[in-house]
Amino acid sequence: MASPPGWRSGRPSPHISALKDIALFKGLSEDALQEVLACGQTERLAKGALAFRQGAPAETCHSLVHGRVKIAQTRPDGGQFVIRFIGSGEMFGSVAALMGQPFPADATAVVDSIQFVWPIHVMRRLMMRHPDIAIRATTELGARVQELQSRMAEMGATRVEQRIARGLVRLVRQAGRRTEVGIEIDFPITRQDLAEMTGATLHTVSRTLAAWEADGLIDSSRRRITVRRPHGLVVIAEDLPGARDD
Amino acid sequence: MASPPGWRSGRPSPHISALKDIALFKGLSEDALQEVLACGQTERLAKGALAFRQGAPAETCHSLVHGRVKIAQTRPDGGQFVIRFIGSGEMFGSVAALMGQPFPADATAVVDSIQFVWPIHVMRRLMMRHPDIAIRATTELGARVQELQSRMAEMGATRVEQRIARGLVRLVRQAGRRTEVGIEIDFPITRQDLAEMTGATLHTVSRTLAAWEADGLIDSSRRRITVRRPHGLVVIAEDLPGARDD
DNA sequence: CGGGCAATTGAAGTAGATCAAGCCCAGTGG
DNA sequence: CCACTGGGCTTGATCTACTTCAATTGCCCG
Repeated sequence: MASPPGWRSGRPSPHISALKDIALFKGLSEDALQEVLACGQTERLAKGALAFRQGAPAETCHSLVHGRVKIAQTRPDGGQFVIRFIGSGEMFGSVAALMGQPFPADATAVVDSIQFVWPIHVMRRLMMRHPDIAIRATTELGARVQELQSRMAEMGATRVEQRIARGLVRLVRQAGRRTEVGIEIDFPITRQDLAEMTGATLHTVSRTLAAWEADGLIDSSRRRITVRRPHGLVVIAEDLPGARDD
Repeated sequence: MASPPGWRSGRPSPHISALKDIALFKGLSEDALQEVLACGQTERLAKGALAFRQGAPAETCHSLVHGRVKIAQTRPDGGQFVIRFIGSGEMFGSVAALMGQPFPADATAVVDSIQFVWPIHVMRRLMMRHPDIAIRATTELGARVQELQSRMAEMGATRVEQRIARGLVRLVRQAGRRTEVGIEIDFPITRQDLAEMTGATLHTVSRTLAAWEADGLIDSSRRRITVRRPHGLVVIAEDLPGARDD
């Protein structure tokens, strides 16, 4: 079961600094970091490439060094559901790996990306030796649980326009980039994606965005969304009483 | 910050065996169990009583010794959302406590219950000393994350009848009790509860259950549901092609 | 420059919410 | 013991937000 370096194709790791951005490894000793680094690989992910596929056995932990990755589940009825988008420094695929279960979703690069990949057993060994990593992991996972719970509560009850607004607000927080006119989602996203995040149809999303654009709330073009008045979006998302101008 | 035994009103703990049913403590030494036991309290929860209230600071971990507890969130718009039902041996409130955040939901006993409560710092100390507890915790949380993710994927896309079916199936697995005619949910549950689990209205749930009852799929009366043909329910839940008779 | 993916937009259909009564049954207390 | 009360449940009628179906347009990349 020993996995020597080179267990997977790809160039050796560039530098330890990439690992330091991962929350889970904050405050870890140089030695331990070196251990992860030595067992893992940096890999290029061309736009559209899959880091892993739904249903495949999960034997690896992944962390995004650069780029953007979409985690999406295919439902039995064939529909897709976008679980989340991964930004740099975030880990993905680790829950399944830790649980010894197959990946529950596809991970697709939406832009050219770079990921760092290492075998799960290194993670396990590390946790056994350094309790604070395991504890940090519980914190990370706890945050995920809470986020999912509140997201689920939303899903159940709110009307579609609100769900889309919330989805967009979440994207702005996670991947917003300041521009002259407002805040732009810093990666290409289709209306289809937005629909699959919120459980709406492509058509409804298109109409909704069009309406918001007419109101001057957002700018959008093919695969590009810029929020001009974030607060106005929040007003819709939270169903606040306020009038629809900032 | 030290919390001596007796930090909370209630009788002292009855026996160590109650703790052994908790997954998190499986395989823990007698000493460690004794430590938790010494710092905690067993408490009665009369039907309708709250174990904790949404928004209150979470300084305690809870585990249900006996009974049934409903975890429900009140949304800003006033609506309620039922996150889950707790059965005996399950922990609740621990994620918030571990994260140092307020409880995200109310915990209400739906029948007369007994809970075991202990301060969060004991949990923290235990994790620091026994990495395998922390690791077990990551496994528990990982399972929660996966369950929530798939539940969320459902919420987004399926039609209401399917969501209700899935909710019921989940309840059957978790709280089903064999009877002559089928499997009964072993605690009183209202249509309102079911509606708040699935994001439907009371009315739709009522109509749906009535239809299922007419089909001989279930029996129901006030606060009581018995599933006669679980498989038929699964067929609806998964939208399988099969005809609607077992 | 043309093929295909992304987006728009109209029209029609429908699942489920909402509104509105009324009923049934389990306690409660006189 | 019986009337009363109120929570849980049912059931009909209407309304509408969203989906579905069906074209059509426009943009970008090869």
